[in-house]
Amino acid sequence: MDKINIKRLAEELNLSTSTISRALQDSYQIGAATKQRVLELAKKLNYQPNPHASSLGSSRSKTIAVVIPEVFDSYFALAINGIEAVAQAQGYHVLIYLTHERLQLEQEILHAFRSGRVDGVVISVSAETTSTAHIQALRAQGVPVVFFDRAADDVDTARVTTNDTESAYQATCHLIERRCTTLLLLSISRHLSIGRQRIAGYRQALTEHGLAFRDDDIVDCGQDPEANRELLEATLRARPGIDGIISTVEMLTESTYQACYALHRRIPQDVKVVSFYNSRSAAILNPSLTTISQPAFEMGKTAATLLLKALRNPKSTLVAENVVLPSVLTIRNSTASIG
Amino acid sequence: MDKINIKRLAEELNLSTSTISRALQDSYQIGAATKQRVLELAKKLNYQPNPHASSLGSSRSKTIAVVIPEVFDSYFALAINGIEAVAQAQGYHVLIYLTHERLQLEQEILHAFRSGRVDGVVISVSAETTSTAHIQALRAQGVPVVFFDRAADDVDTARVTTNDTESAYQATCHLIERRCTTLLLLSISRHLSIGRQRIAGYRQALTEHGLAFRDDDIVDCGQDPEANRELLEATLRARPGIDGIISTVEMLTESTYQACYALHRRIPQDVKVVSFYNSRSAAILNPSLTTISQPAFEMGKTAATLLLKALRNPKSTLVAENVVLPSVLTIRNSTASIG
DNA sequence: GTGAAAGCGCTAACAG
DNA sequence: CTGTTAGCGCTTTCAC
Repeated sequence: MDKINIKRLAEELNLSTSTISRALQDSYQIGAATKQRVLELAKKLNYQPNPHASSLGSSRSKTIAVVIPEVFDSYFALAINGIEAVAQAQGYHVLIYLTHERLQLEQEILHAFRSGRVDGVVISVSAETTSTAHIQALRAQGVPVVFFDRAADDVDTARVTTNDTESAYQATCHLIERRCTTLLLLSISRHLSIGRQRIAGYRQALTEHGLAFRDDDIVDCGQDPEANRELLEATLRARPGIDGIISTVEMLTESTYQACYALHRRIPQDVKVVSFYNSRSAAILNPSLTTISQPAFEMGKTAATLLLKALRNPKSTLVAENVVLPSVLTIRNSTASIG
Repeated sequence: MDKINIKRLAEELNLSTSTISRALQDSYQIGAATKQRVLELAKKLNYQPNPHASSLGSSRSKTIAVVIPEVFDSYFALAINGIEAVAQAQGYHVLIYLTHERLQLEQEILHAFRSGRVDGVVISVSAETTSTAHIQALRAQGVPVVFFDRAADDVDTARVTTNDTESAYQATCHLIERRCTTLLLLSISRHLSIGRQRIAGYRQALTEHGLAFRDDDIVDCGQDPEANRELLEATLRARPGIDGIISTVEMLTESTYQACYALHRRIPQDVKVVSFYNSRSAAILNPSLTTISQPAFEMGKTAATLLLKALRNPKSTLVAENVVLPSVLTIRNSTASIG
């Protein structure tokens, strides 16, 4: 029992390899009867086409890449599910790359994609990504790119985001309505579009309500939960007047709660907290957390769908198009009114 | 500026393509000077090797597959990080496949691997996986497989697990010490090795403490959080005597808490809860959760390391070998003594 | 409707 | 140390 390949099938059926190839691809040029025979034999012999050979021949890999900063956050975990779902349904394979929030790694990864390893890329850029030459270059090589969640403004391609400005605005308004007057915004990327938008929404809400926007109300957090907790503790200690916190990243929730616990700042009595948060655990936190939850799964699904559609029509340009899926503000106890 | 490939480099340098190929692979056969020239030109021309061609030629794809049930759980998210970290470091690529806990999908996915798409597989089997012919068959084709977390007993290959029996035993003992007498164990896979082990540990603890093991103290949960919550509510309502719950899956924690909330069963006063749980949010739950946390990242890392090592030595057999990394029981308020 | 044949770009004996 | 020469298995014009 030697290797069974297209040639073997051809011999067995007294057909040429090209006919087999076409039959397997369900080409219209092949007679139904022939197709039938080919498919049957293939099934019987347990034929598995060699993907590398077919990628080489066709210059299409049937593979897409997902480039994300991390998978700790439940946002990205959920998004992967969405992406994988549509890819699997359409016969595509999914390669995962983590940038660990580092621009250099992101550049290297995308640079390697110039080789044709993948047909397209779905990406959420790293917190460090300011320059976008690496993304532009990839697109220039004909590799379509779709952003999801964290997009780079200066790249004209499809992006799937949520209504970041508006959500941050709503969250801020909500806190203000609950009588907060000194609001901290926790950010991990001031320069990223998404970070700026959330800041913008926050700022707009403050302004509309006659509150001052202070630059040092924006806290620049990093990747390390411990360090972030310390930073927050220090900030809260230094500024006892703070009575509201908006966390723009799921990961910062734990540090925020821990900092409040440590300083005996009661949530929501002393400080109210709202966070961008996608895990189901929001409802069982202490206290239950008021969240802005993003449609993570849907966003992944949509991004992959856009990409695969572009891959189907070689001419489809995948131009600047922004699909905005709404996030949902769910009010829970972390922002409850006092009495 | 046409396509730059190995042939182009060869012409440019007046060398043969094989020399270029070897130089790029840093073969010992090539003179340092030549290597230098090749690498320089490659860099200058921005040469990117075609991975499909090289996979085809060498029958090695430099790609491994990660097959997991889902990515909702933070366990798998963390494990992916570990796997990706070592793969990236060693120049491997990572394909992700989700089985959605379905055996059939798992079979199809593994079946497709017979094509040589991947050099090896790291897998955590689905909850439905009873028969393992698909895994055996893949191994028979020479594709090494490493299990992590959820292994199939009857496949003789490397596996990376945690001390499931012992952890469940510890958790159960802990509850018994805190004066629980009627303990529920929430499971999602009674027949999976991992499920059985956790049950065994639970059972052993009960027995050693003179408590009866009742088969209907094992609650078989499914994938849907809502349904699980209802099931738990029904169970708790039907059996008011229950004073301890051991959840063997992170995902079940929320349902457990919600069920207790709904029935006004106070945790830990009325019911104590301990869960296998890997997210940092354990400490900020209401009440904070006593957890058994698995070294998820390390487990992923170890599994990938074993696999890649096997890929390096073609002869290395990757025999039945069980690397057991210990889980940690962290006691928090969900199992606090009353008074 | 089917076949012949020329690659796709790289690897890997085998020579020397 | 470098070159020659077959492929790897499939796709895809171009013929018939």
